[in-house]
Amino acid sequence: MTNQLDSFFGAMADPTRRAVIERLASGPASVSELHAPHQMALPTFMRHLKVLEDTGILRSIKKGRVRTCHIEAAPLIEAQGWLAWQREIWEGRLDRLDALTQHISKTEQE
Amino acid sequence: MTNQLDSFFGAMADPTRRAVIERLASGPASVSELHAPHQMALPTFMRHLKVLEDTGILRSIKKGRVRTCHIEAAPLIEAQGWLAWQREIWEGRLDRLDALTQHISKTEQE
DNA sequence: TATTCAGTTAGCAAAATAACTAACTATCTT
DNA sequence: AAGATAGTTAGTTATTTTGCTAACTGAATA
Repeated sequence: MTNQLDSFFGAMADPTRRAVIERLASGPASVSELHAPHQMALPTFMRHLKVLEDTGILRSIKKGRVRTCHIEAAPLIEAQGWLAWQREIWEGRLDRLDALTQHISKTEQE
Repeated sequence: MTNQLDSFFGAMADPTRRAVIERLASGPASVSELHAPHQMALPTFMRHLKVLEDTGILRSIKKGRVRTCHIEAAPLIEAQGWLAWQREIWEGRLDRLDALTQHISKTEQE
């Protein structure tokens, strides 16, 4: 029951990690480049990268002493699909407000 | 810098809470109805509902002793928008693989 | 070869999360 | 009025997460 969505949404719940994704969306970057705009210590930052990498959102290759990171879009697409699906169901319910009203009045009569 | 996206993604990182959203997408329900399919103790479950309500994804009205819950779509739409935006930027990069290669060879020459 | 640079490992501490039980309130139903 | 129902509050515990510093490895440069 522990979906891939768990780790994806968990990864995206942190502003530092979202900032990394936003940066990587426009192209690959090294660990130092990614770290530069952030206040935190490098090991702390690396941990965020590890979280992203563990969920499969981020991939990296080390060449010499430089590790270059880039996005893997698949998990992002999956999550977007889940949200779109929920929204479709919800928006498909033209009678959703009526349903709410009916539900309440039904429980009243119980 | 702590966005509304933080709490939204955080809320969605838990399978119980996603299940609640999936259930509510097809119409409002009482706390007991929502709790029924889940193993956990009711107070534990209530806490999950509170997380959803605090992020604004879930709304509820209490009538008599019954609390009826329903979805508020706005945060869901916002998150979907963020993902779509990231994806657009990423997919807009037709040269993304080249960019990666270039980045690597550039750092090699340093 | 000595130094600097890029990243990594190890270990620690504070805070947030997620679960439980027990006991309680308010509202129906009989 | 007594009992059942729906939800709530309080308090405890274990685990995970997020941050730090110090010390280290390996690669490039002077």
